[in-house]
Amino acid sequence: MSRTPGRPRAFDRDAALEKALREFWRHGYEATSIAGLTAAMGIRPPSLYAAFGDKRGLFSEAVERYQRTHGAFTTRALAEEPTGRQAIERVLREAAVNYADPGHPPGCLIITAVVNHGPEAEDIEAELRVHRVAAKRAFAERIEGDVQAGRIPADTDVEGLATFYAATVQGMSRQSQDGATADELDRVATFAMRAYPA
Amino acid sequence: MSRTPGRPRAFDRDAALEKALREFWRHGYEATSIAGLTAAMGIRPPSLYAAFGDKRGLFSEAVERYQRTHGAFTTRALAEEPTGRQAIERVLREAAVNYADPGHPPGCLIITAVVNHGPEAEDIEAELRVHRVAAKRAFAERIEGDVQAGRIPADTDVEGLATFYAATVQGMSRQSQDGATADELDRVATFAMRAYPA
DNA sequence: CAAGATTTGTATCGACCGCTATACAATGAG
DNA sequence: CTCATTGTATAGCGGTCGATACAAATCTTG
Repeated sequence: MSRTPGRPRAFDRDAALEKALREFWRHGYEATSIAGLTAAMGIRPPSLYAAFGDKRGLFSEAVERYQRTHGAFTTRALAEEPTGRQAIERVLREAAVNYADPGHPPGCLIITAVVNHGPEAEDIEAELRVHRVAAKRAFAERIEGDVQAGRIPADTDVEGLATFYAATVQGMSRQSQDGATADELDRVATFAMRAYPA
Repeated sequence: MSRTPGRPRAFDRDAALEKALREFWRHGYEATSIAGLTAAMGIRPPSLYAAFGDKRGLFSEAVERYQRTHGAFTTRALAEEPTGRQAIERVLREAAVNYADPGHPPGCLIITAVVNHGPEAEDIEAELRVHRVAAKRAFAERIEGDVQAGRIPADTDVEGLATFYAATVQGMSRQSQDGATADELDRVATFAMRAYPA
Protein backbone atom coordinates (compact mmCIF):
# COMPACT_ATOMS: atom_id res chain seq x y z
CA MET A 1 0.00 0.00 0.00
CA SER A 2 1.36 3.39 -1.00
CA ARG A 3 -0.04 6.86 -1.15
CA THR A 4 -0.42 8.73 -4.39
CA PRO A 5 2.68 10.59 -5.57
CA GLY A 6 2.90 14.36 -5.60
CA ARG A 7 2.14 16.95 -3.01
CA PRO A 8 -0.82 15.89 -0.86
CA ARG A 9 -3.97 18.00 -0.66
CA ALA A 10 -3.80 20.36 2.29
CA PHE A 11 -7.57 20.60 2.97
CA ASP A 12 -10.36 18.18 3.82
CA ARG A 13 -12.28 17.63 0.59
CA ASP A 14 -15.51 16.57 2.31
CA ALA A 15 -15.43 19.46 4.77
CA ALA A 16 -14.81 21.89 1.92
CA LEU A 17 -17.70 20.36 -0.05
CA GLU A 18 -20.02 20.83 2.92
CA LYS A 19 -18.99 24.49 3.14
CA ALA A 20 -19.67 24.92 -0.58
CA LEU A 21 -23.01 23.14 -0.21
CA ARG A 22 -24.11 25.66 2.40
CA GLU A 23 -23.05 28.57 0.21
CA PHE A 24 -25.18 27.23 -2.66
CA TRP A 25 -27.97 26.49 -0.19
CA ARG A 26 -28.02 30.04 1.15
CA HIS A 27 -27.47 32.09 -2.01
CA GLY A 28 -28.45 29.76 -4.86
CA TYR A 29 -26.33 28.61 -7.77
CA GLU A 30 -25.79 31.76 -9.80
CA ALA A 31 -25.54 34.19 -6.89
CA THR A 32 -22.76 32.10 -5.37
CA SER A 33 -19.41 33.34 -6.70
CA ILE A 34 -16.12 31.52 -6.88
CA ALA A 35 -14.77 34.19 -4.52
CA GLY A 36 -17.52 33.43 -2.00
CA LEU A 37 -16.96 29.70 -2.36
CA THR A 38 -13.19 29.87 -1.90
CA ALA A 39 -13.61 32.17 1.11
CA ALA A 40 -16.10 29.78 2.73
CA MET A 41 -14.05 26.71 1.85
CA GLY A 42 -10.76 28.23 3.02
CA ILE A 43 -8.97 27.49 -0.23
CA ARG A 44 -7.81 29.34 -3.37
CA PRO A 45 -9.40 29.04 -6.83
CA PRO A 46 -6.79 26.65 -8.30
CA SER A 47 -7.41 24.21 -5.45
CA LEU A 48 -11.15 24.37 -6.06
CA TYR A 49 -10.79 23.72 -9.77
CA ALA A 50 -8.27 20.92 -9.23
CA ALA A 51 -10.52 19.15 -6.72
CA PHE A 52 -14.00 19.72 -8.21
CA GLY A 53 -13.55 20.58 -11.89
CA ASP A 54 -15.59 23.73 -12.22
CA LYS A 55 -18.45 25.57 -10.51
CA ARG A 56 -21.05 23.41 -12.22
CA GLY A 57 -19.34 20.19 -11.15
CA LEU A 58 -18.95 21.44 -7.61
CA PHE A 59 -22.66 22.23 -7.50
CA SER A 60 -23.60 18.78 -8.76
CA GLU A 61 -21.44 17.21 -6.05
CA ALA A 62 -23.07 19.50 -3.50
CA VAL A 63 -26.52 18.37 -4.64
CA GLU A 64 -25.45 14.75 -4.39
CA ARG A 65 -24.13 15.34 -0.88
CA TYR A 66 -27.32 17.16 0.11
CA GLN A 67 -29.47 14.25 -1.03
CA ARG A 68 -27.28 11.88 0.97
CA THR A 69 -27.30 13.97 4.18
CA HIS A 70 -29.61 16.91 4.93
CA GLY A 71 -32.26 15.85 2.43
CA ALA A 72 -32.19 12.11 3.06
CA PHE A 73 -35.12 12.22 5.50
CA THR A 74 -37.61 12.35 2.61
CA THR A 75 -36.42 9.14 0.97
CA ARG A 76 -36.19 7.40 4.34
CA ALA A 77 -39.71 8.40 5.40
CA LEU A 78 -41.20 7.33 2.08
CA ALA A 79 -39.41 3.98 2.26
CA GLU A 80 -39.97 3.07 5.91
CA GLU A 81 -43.55 4.00 6.84
CA PRO A 82 -46.18 1.30 6.47
CA THR A 83 -48.91 3.42 4.83
CA GLY A 84 -48.94 6.27 2.33
CA ARG A 85 -50.63 8.56 4.84
CA GLN A 86 -47.99 7.87 7.48
CA ALA A 87 -45.17 8.25 4.97
CA ILE A 88 -46.37 11.64 3.76
CA GLU A 89 -47.14 12.89 7.26
CA ARG A 90 -43.64 11.94 8.39
CA VAL A 91 -42.13 13.75 5.41
CA LEU A 92 -44.07 16.89 6.34
CA ARG A 93 -43.25 16.70 10.07
CA GLU A 94 -39.55 16.13 9.48
CA ALA A 95 -39.44 18.83 6.81
CA ALA A 96 -40.91 21.26 9.35
CA VAL A 97 -38.02 20.63 11.74
CA ASN A 98 -35.34 20.40 9.05
CA TYR A 99 -36.31 23.46 6.98
CA ALA A 100 -36.40 25.73 10.03
CA ASP A 101 -33.24 24.35 11.65
CA PRO A 102 -31.09 27.40 12.49
CA GLY A 103 -27.98 25.21 12.14
CA HIS A 104 -28.06 25.57 8.36
CA PRO A 105 -29.71 27.75 5.68
CA PRO A 106 -33.53 27.62 5.63
CA GLY A 107 -35.61 25.53 3.26
CA CYS A 108 -34.62 22.83 0.79
CA LEU A 109 -31.64 23.13 -1.55
CA ILE A 110 -33.38 21.13 -4.29
CA ILE A 111 -36.35 23.49 -4.24
CA THR A 112 -34.60 26.83 -3.79
CA ALA A 113 -31.06 26.79 -5.19
CA VAL A 114 -31.98 27.41 -8.83
CA VAL A 115 -35.06 29.61 -9.00
CA ASN A 116 -33.59 32.79 -10.49
CA HIS A 117 -31.09 32.22 -13.28
CA GLY A 118 -29.95 33.41 -16.68
CA PRO A 119 -30.21 31.52 -19.97
CA GLU A 120 -27.02 29.51 -19.48
CA ALA A 121 -28.16 27.79 -16.27
CA GLU A 122 -31.27 26.10 -17.60
CA ASP A 123 -29.65 22.68 -17.64
CA ILE A 124 -28.89 23.03 -13.93
CA GLU A 125 -32.49 23.97 -13.27
CA ALA A 126 -33.50 20.85 -15.18
CA GLU A 127 -31.10 18.76 -13.10
CA LEU A 128 -32.84 19.84 -9.89
CA ARG A 129 -36.29 19.50 -11.42
CA VAL A 130 -35.58 15.82 -12.03
CA HIS A 131 -35.27 15.37 -8.26
CA ARG A 132 -38.45 17.35 -7.59
CA VAL A 133 -40.57 15.37 -10.03
CA ALA A 134 -39.09 12.15 -8.65
CA ALA A 135 -40.17 13.15 -5.15
CA LYS A 136 -43.66 13.97 -6.37
CA ARG A 137 -43.76 10.63 -8.20
CA ALA A 138 -42.79 8.86 -4.97
CA PHE A 139 -45.65 10.65 -3.21
CA ALA A 140 -48.06 9.42 -5.89
CA GLU A 141 -46.85 5.84 -5.63
CA ARG A 142 -47.34 5.71 -1.87
CA ILE A 143 -50.80 7.28 -2.23
CA GLU A 144 -51.63 4.75 -4.94
CA GLY A 145 -50.59 2.06 -2.50
CA ASP A 146 -53.21 3.30 -0.04
CA VAL A 147 -55.81 3.15 -2.81
CA GLN A 148 -54.84 -0.40 -3.77
CA ALA A 149 -54.98 -1.47 -0.11
CA GLY A 150 -58.47 0.00 0.23
CA ARG A 151 -57.36 2.48 2.89
CA ILE A 152 -58.68 5.44 0.89
CA PRO A 153 -61.43 5.66 -1.76
CA ALA A 154 -60.78 4.11 -5.16
CA ASP A 155 -61.79 7.32 -6.92
CA THR A 156 -59.10 9.34 -5.14
CA ASP A 157 -57.34 11.88 -7.40
CA VAL A 158 -53.91 10.34 -6.76
CA GLU A 159 -51.93 12.66 -9.03
CA GLY A 160 -53.74 15.72 -7.71
CA LEU A 161 -53.09 14.71 -4.11
CA ALA A 162 -49.42 14.08 -4.86
CA THR A 163 -49.19 17.52 -6.49
CA PHE A 164 -50.86 19.02 -3.43
CA TYR A 165 -48.28 17.55 -1.05
CA ALA A 166 -45.41 18.46 -3.37
CA ALA A 167 -46.76 22.02 -3.33
CA THR A 168 -47.12 21.88 0.46
CA VAL A 169 -43.49 20.89 0.93
CA GLN A 170 -42.33 23.60 -1.47
CA GLY A 171 -44.53 26.14 0.28
CA MET A 172 -43.08 25.13 3.65
CA SER A 173 -39.61 25.65 2.20
CA ARG A 174 -40.51 29.16 1.06
CA GLN A 175 -42.19 29.94 4.39
CA SER A 176 -39.05 28.94 6.25
CA GLN A 177 -37.13 31.43 4.11
CA ASP A 178 -39.57 34.08 5.29
CA GLY A 179 -38.76 33.21 8.89
CA ALA A 180 -41.35 30.57 9.80
CA THR A 181 -40.35 28.51 12.84
CA ALA A 182 -40.41 24.72 13.12
CA ASP A 183 -43.58 25.00 15.20
CA GLU A 184 -45.33 27.12 12.58
CA LEU A 185 -44.32 24.71 9.83
CA ASP A 186 -45.55 21.78 11.89
CA ARG A 187 -48.95 23.43 12.13
CA VAL A 188 -48.90 23.81 8.33
CA ALA A 189 -48.25 20.05 8.19
CA THR A 190 -51.18 19.44 10.52
CA PHE A 191 -53.58 21.34 8.28
CA ALA A 192 -52.16 19.70 5.15
CA MET A 193 -52.89 16.26 6.58
CA ARG A 194 -56.56 17.20 6.95
CA ALA A 195 -56.75 17.00 3.16
CA TYR A 196 -55.76 13.33 3.13
CA PRO A 197 -58.78 11.19 2.13
CA ALA A 198 -60.57 9.25 4.85
CA MET B 1 -51.44 74.20 -22.16
CA SER B 2 -48.03 73.32 -23.57
CA ARG B 3 -46.05 70.16 -23.85
CA THR B 4 -42.82 69.70 -21.97
CA PRO B 5 -39.83 71.28 -23.66
CA GLY B 6 -37.09 69.27 -25.26
CA ARG B 7 -37.11 66.22 -27.45
CA PRO B 8 -40.07 63.97 -26.71
CA ARG B 9 -39.55 60.37 -25.55
CA ALA B 10 -39.56 58.01 -28.50
CA PHE B 11 -40.91 54.94 -26.67
CA ASP B 12 -44.03 54.07 -24.66
CA ARG B 13 -42.98 54.16 -21.01
CA ASP B 14 -45.77 51.86 -19.81
CA ALA B 15 -45.19 49.32 -22.55
CA ALA B 16 -41.46 49.30 -21.79
CA LEU B 17 -42.19 48.84 -18.07
CA GLU B 18 -44.40 45.84 -18.85
CA LYS B 19 -41.58 44.31 -20.91
CA ALA B 20 -39.15 44.88 -18.04
CA LEU B 21 -41.65 43.40 -15.58
CA ARG B 22 -41.78 40.19 -17.58
CA GLU B 23 -38.00 39.99 -17.73
CA PHE B 24 -37.80 40.25 -13.93
CA TRP B 25 -40.72 37.82 -13.65
CA ARG B 26 -38.99 35.19 -15.76
CA HIS B 27 -35.38 35.47 -14.63
CA GLY B 28 -35.57 37.15 -11.22
CA TYR B 29 -33.96 40.40 -10.12
CA GLU B 30 -30.26 39.60 -10.12
CA ALA B 31 -30.24 37.32 -13.15
CA THR B 32 -31.88 40.03 -15.24
CA SER B 33 -29.17 42.20 -16.83
CA ILE B 34 -29.39 45.72 -18.16
CA ALA B 35 -28.54 44.29 -21.56
CA GLY B 36 -31.46 41.85 -21.33
CA LEU B 37 -33.78 44.60 -20.16
CA THR B 38 -32.84 47.05 -22.89
CA ALA B 39 -33.16 44.31 -25.51
CA ALA B 40 -36.63 43.38 -24.27
CA MET B 41 -37.72 47.00 -23.89
CA GLY B 42 -36.37 48.03 -27.30
CA ILE B 43 -34.35 50.93 -25.90
CA ARG B 44 -30.72 51.75 -25.07
CA PRO B 45 -29.27 52.01 -21.55
CA PRO B 46 -29.30 55.85 -21.33
CA SER B 47 -33.02 55.89 -22.11
CA LEU B 48 -33.64 53.29 -19.40
CA TYR B 49 -31.70 55.23 -16.78
CA ALA B 50 -33.31 58.53 -17.77
CA ALA B 51 -36.81 57.09 -17.50
CA PHE B 52 -36.48 54.75 -14.49
CA GLY B 53 -33.42 55.84 -12.50
CA ASP B 54 -31.53 52.60 -12.05
CA LYS B 55 -32.10 48.83 -12.09
CA ARG B 56 -33.37 48.86 -8.53
CA GLY B 57 -35.86 51.66 -9.23
CA LEU B 58 -37.07 49.94 -12.39
CA PHE B 59 -37.64 46.75 -10.41
CA SER B 60 -39.64 48.58 -7.75
CA GLU B 61 -41.81 50.13 -10.44
CA ALA B 62 -42.24 46.70 -12.01
CA VAL B 63 -43.37 45.28 -8.65
CA GLU B 64 -45.81 48.13 -8.24
CA ARG B 65 -47.19 47.52 -11.72
CA TYR B 66 -47.44 43.78 -11.04
CA GLN B 67 -49.47 44.39 -7.88
CA ARG B 68 -51.77 46.68 -9.84
CA THR B 69 -52.28 44.30 -12.77
CA HIS B 70 -51.33 40.59 -12.87
CA GLY B 71 -51.33 40.21 -9.09
CA ALA B 72 -54.38 42.30 -8.29
CA PHE B 73 -56.69 39.28 -8.18
CA THR B 74 -55.55 38.42 -4.64
CA THR B 75 -56.46 41.78 -3.14
CA ARG B 76 -59.76 41.81 -5.03
CA ALA B 77 -60.74 38.31 -3.89
CA LEU B 78 -59.88 39.04 -0.28
CA ALA B 79 -61.87 42.29 -0.37
CA GLU B 80 -64.97 41.16 -2.24
CA GLU B 81 -65.94 37.71 -0.97
CA PRO B 82 -68.46 37.57 1.88
CA THR B 83 -66.71 34.89 4.01
CA GLY B 84 -63.11 34.03 4.76
CA ARG B 85 -63.55 30.58 3.28
CA GLN B 86 -64.91 31.97 0.02
CA ALA B 87 -62.22 34.64 -0.11
CA ILE B 88 -59.39 32.15 0.30
CA GLU B 89 -60.91 29.63 -2.08
CA ARG B 90 -61.27 32.33 -4.73
CA VAL B 91 -57.62 33.36 -4.24
CA LEU B 92 -56.53 29.76 -4.76
CA ARG B 93 -58.79 29.15 -7.80
CA GLU B 94 -57.71 32.35 -9.51
CA ALA B 95 -54.06 31.74 -8.65
CA ALA B 96 -54.34 28.34 -10.35
CA VAL B 97 -55.43 29.97 -13.61
CA ASN B 98 -53.10 32.96 -13.34
CA TYR B 99 -49.90 31.14 -12.36
CA ALA B 100 -50.19 28.65 -15.21
CA ASP B 101 -51.27 31.20 -17.85
CA PRO B 102 -48.94 30.61 -20.83
CA GLY B 103 -49.36 34.28 -21.79
CA HIS B 104 -46.77 35.31 -19.22
CA PRO B 105 -44.01 33.77 -17.06
CA PRO B 106 -45.22 31.12 -14.59
CA GLY B 107 -45.84 31.70 -10.91
CA CYS B 108 -45.95 34.88 -8.88
CA LEU B 109 -43.39 37.67 -9.23
CA ILE B 110 -43.63 38.58 -5.54
CA ILE B 111 -42.85 35.01 -4.52
CA THR B 112 -40.20 34.11 -7.08
CA ALA B 113 -38.30 37.17 -8.32
CA VAL B 114 -35.84 37.42 -5.41
CA VAL B 115 -35.08 33.92 -4.13
CA ASN B 116 -31.42 33.59 -5.11
CA HIS B 117 -29.35 36.69 -4.53
CA GLY B 118 -26.03 38.00 -3.29
CA PRO B 119 -25.43 40.09 -0.18
CA GLU B 120 -26.21 43.43 -1.84
CA ALA B 121 -29.79 42.52 -2.77
CA GLU B 122 -31.10 41.76 0.69
CA ASP B 123 -33.06 44.99 0.90
CA ILE B 124 -34.89 44.04 -2.28
CA GLU B 125 -35.70 40.65 -0.80
CA ALA B 126 -37.06 42.46 2.25
CA GLU B 127 -39.15 44.71 0.00
CA LEU B 128 -40.90 41.70 -1.52
CA ARG B 129 -41.20 39.96 1.83
CA VAL B 130 -43.27 42.88 3.07
CA HIS B 131 -45.86 42.07 0.42
CA ARG B 132 -45.80 38.35 1.27
CA VAL B 133 -46.34 38.87 4.99
CA ALA B 134 -49.07 41.39 4.21
CA ALA B 135 -50.87 38.79 2.10
CA LYS B 136 -50.53 36.20 4.87
CA ARG B 137 -51.82 38.79 7.35
CA ALA B 138 -54.84 39.43 5.10
CA PHE B 139 -55.52 35.68 5.07
CA ALA B 140 -55.43 35.62 8.87
CA GLU B 141 -57.81 38.56 9.17
CA ARG B 142 -60.40 36.99 6.89
CA ILE B 143 -60.10 33.68 8.78
CA GLU B 144 -60.45 35.54 12.07
CA GLY B 145 -63.63 37.07 10.64
CA ASP B 146 -65.05 33.58 10.14
CA VAL B 147 -64.18 32.77 13.76
CA GLN B 148 -65.84 35.93 15.03
CA ALA B 149 -68.95 35.22 12.96
CA GLY B 150 -69.16 31.70 14.40
CA ARG B 151 -68.74 30.08 10.99
CA ILE B 152 -65.73 28.05 12.18
CA PRO B 153 -64.72 26.84 15.69
CA ALA B 154 -63.53 29.42 18.19
CA ASP B 155 -60.41 27.38 18.94
CA THR B 156 -59.27 27.47 15.29
CA ASP B 157 -55.51 27.99 14.88
CA VAL B 158 -55.97 31.16 12.83
CA GLU B 159 -52.30 31.98 12.36
CA GLY B 160 -51.46 28.39 11.51
CA LEU B 161 -54.25 28.21 8.95
CA ALA B 162 -53.13 31.49 7.39
CA THR B 163 -49.58 30.16 7.18
CA PHE B 164 -50.92 26.98 5.58
CA TYR B 165 -52.69 28.90 2.81
CA ALA B 166 -49.73 31.21 2.31
CA ALA B 167 -47.59 28.09 1.89
CA THR B 168 -50.18 26.59 -0.47
CA VAL B 169 -50.11 29.65 -2.73
CA GLN B 170 -46.31 29.67 -2.72
CA GLY B 171 -46.23 25.94 -3.46
CA MET B 172 -48.64 26.43 -6.35
CA SER B 173 -46.30 29.12 -7.70
CA ARG B 174 -43.34 26.74 -7.57
CA GLN B 175 -45.38 23.91 -9.10
CA SER B 176 -46.32 26.14 -12.03
CA GLN B 177 -42.60 26.76 -12.60
CA ASP B 178 -42.18 22.99 -12.81
CA GLY B 179 -44.81 22.86 -15.53
CA ALA B 180 -48.06 22.26 -13.62
CA THR B 181 -51.15 23.18 -15.66
CA ALA B 182 -54.06 25.31 -14.50
CA ASP B 183 -56.12 22.14 -14.06
CA GLU B 184 -53.48 20.51 -11.87
CA LEU B 185 -53.18 23.65 -9.74
CA ASP B 186 -56.95 23.81 -9.40
CA ARG B 187 -56.93 20.29 -8.01
CA VAL B 188 -54.27 21.42 -5.52
CA ALA B 189 -56.68 24.19 -4.52
CA THR B 190 -59.46 21.66 -4.09
CA PHE B 191 -57.41 19.56 -1.68
CA ALA B 192 -56.20 22.66 0.18
CA MET B 193 -59.78 23.73 0.84
CA ARG B 194 -60.45 20.38 2.55
CA ALA B 195 -58.27 21.67 5.38
CA TYR B 196 -60.59 24.60 6.04
CA PRO B 197 -62.40 24.07 9.38
CA ALA B 198 -66.02 22.99 9.27
C1' DC C 1 20.37 12.88 -2.89
C1' DA C 2 17.75 13.71 -7.75
C1' DA C 3 13.53 13.13 -10.70
C1' DG C 4 8.79 13.25 -11.40
C1' DA C 5 4.05 14.21 -9.90
C1' DT C 6 0.70 17.01 -7.74
C1' DT C 7 -0.93 21.05 -4.83
C1' DT C 8 -0.19 25.54 -3.51
C1' DG C 9 -0.50 30.84 -3.70
C1' DT C 10 -0.01 34.86 -6.71
C1' DA C 11 -1.46 37.29 -10.25
C1' DT C 12 -4.00 37.49 -13.73
C1' DC C 13 -7.05 36.49 -18.22
C1' DG C 14 -11.09 37.86 -21.38
C1' DA C 15 -16.05 38.56 -20.76
C1' DC C 16 -19.68 40.62 -18.78
C1' DC C 17 -21.73 43.46 -14.95
C1' DG C 18 -24.30 48.11 -13.75
C1' DC C 19 -23.77 52.46 -15.11
C1' DT C 20 -22.48 56.93 -17.53
C1' DA C 21 -19.64 60.71 -20.23
C1' DT C 22 -20.15 62.60 -24.43
C1' DA C 23 -21.84 63.89 -28.87
C1' DC C 24 -25.70 64.32 -31.66
C1' DA C 25 -30.83 64.60 -32.83
C1' DA C 26 -35.38 66.53 -32.12
C1' DT C 27 -38.41 69.37 -30.07
C1' DG C 28 -40.46 74.24 -27.88
C1' DA C 29 -39.54 79.22 -26.84
C1' DG C 30 -37.91 83.56 -28.36
C1' DC D 1 -33.76 81.81 -37.78
C1' DT D 2 -31.15 80.99 -32.65
C1' DC D 3 -31.02 78.85 -28.35
C1' DA D 4 -32.23 76.05 -24.45
C1' DT D 5 -33.85 71.57 -23.18
C1' DT D 6 -34.40 66.83 -23.33
C1' DG D 7 -33.96 62.05 -25.52
C1' DT D 8 -31.01 58.86 -28.14
C1' DA D 9 -26.82 56.32 -29.63
C1' DT D 10 -22.00 55.15 -29.28
C1' DA D 11 -18.55 53.94 -26.61
C1' DG D 12 -16.33 52.92 -22.52
C1' DC D 13 -15.77 53.50 -17.35
C1' DG D 14 -14.28 50.64 -12.96
C1' DG D 15 -15.51 46.33 -10.98
C1' DT D 16 -16.57 41.51 -10.68
C1' DC D 17 -17.48 37.18 -13.02
C1' DG D 18 -15.66 32.16 -13.87
C1' DA D 19 -11.55 30.16 -14.89
C1' DT D 20 -6.13 29.68 -15.45
C1' DA D 21 -0.82 30.31 -16.37
C1' DC D 22 2.93 30.15 -13.77
C1' DA D 23 6.34 28.97 -10.44
C1' DA D 24 7.35 27.76 -5.71
C1' DA D 25 6.39 24.08 -2.41
C1' DT D 26 5.73 19.26 -0.97
C1' DC D 27 5.11 14.66 -1.55
C1' DT D 28 6.68 9.50 -3.64
C1' DT D 29 9.91 6.94 -6.04
C1' DG D 30 14.51 5.46 -7.48
